[in-house]
Amino acid sequence: MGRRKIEIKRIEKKSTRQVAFSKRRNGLIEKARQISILCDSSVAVLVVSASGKLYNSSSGDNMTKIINSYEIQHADDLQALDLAERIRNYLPHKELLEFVQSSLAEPNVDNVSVDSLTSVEEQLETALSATRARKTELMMELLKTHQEKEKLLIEENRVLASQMGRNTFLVTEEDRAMSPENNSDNNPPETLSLLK
Amino acid sequence: MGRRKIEIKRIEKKSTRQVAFSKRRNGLIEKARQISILCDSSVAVLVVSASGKLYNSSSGDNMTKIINSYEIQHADDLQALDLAERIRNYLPHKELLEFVQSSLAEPNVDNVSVDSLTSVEEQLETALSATRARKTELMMELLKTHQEKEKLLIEENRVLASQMGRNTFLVTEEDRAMSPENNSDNNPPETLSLLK
DNA sequence: AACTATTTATAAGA
DNA sequence: TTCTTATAAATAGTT
Repeated sequence: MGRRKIEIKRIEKKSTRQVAFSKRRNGLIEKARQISILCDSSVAVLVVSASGKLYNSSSGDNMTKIINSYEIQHADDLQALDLAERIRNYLPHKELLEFVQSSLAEPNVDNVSVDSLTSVEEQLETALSATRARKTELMMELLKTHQEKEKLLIEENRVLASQMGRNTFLVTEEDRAMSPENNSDNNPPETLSLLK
Repeated sequence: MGRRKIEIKRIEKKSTRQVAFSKRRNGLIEKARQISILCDSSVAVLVVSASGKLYNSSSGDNMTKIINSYEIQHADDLQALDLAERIRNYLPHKELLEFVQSSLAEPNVDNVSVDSLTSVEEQLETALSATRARKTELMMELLKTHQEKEKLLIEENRVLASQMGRNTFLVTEEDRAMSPENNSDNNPPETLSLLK
């Protein structure tokens, strides 16, 4: 829908690609808004640029709810990530499981209620596990992000400190004599030591 | 873009609305595919119909990764919103719990196995909750530590930067002329900007 | 950021 | 649903 037809393949020229990205991103989000209004539905659009910048929109309902819908429908995928092992590691109560099994093995137990309860119990466990696994995953990622931020900050500090050292070296003896007073009201050495 | 122009508001006639939903949903997903290829990016589209059915597509990367990008960028929101509530929203299995309760309430169910199963189920749940709670506690603590460290580092950076500014002010004009080159190999501005 | 020649999406109808 | 087609809307290339 432009001056000429284009093939659907990576646009090589960077400036052209960026313009197309911006135009089409807006177009996509507008289309999402329209369908959500016209058809009484909820739509989420997430776009991650090549450089990692995230653009998102949600219409009809908030992003969290829409993403939750997705995660609910895909709870099985979360389990697939070797849930069995996680449960094994996680459960400190192997005895409980054994007790469940022996209870179920009891010969005189033979009615629908027990069967359905068993199935419910399994489902409950699965649901709990999936939720737990997902939560852990999120928190781990959060931690990772914080750790990376920290690394950057520490490196940044190092750089600033070394630059300060270099600059101090260039000032006169009088200036150097004054510097302790300058430091007194915002003591970086103490802060640094806290970070060990 | 049809035989006539339509207003962007809920389509009242159900059949028309459904046809539009289907067509526009396909259109939206196709647009998402195109932008991801053309502009070398990742796009996720989630559509939830009024009746709760979910349609989704991801291009350029898998859904989980794209959703993770979103959740990482909104990590702070997640924390603030009391994780507990998120989990409550997430759990699609409230019905299961209800089913358990109604099953148990059934009058003609009256044998030891069911009772013991009930007790086991409760114990399982309790054990899971306790472990989960403890784990969450630990991770929250870890996060808090990281956040505090970060705060200190940021303050530290601020102090160092302002001191550098002051010291730079004391050096000669020639030194000042050199400083851009000094920065070039360890660019703090970029690092700082990452921290927003 | 605009403009506009074209292409593409789609509303209505079958 | 699916196809057809007239028309609206999106957008590629240009300024």
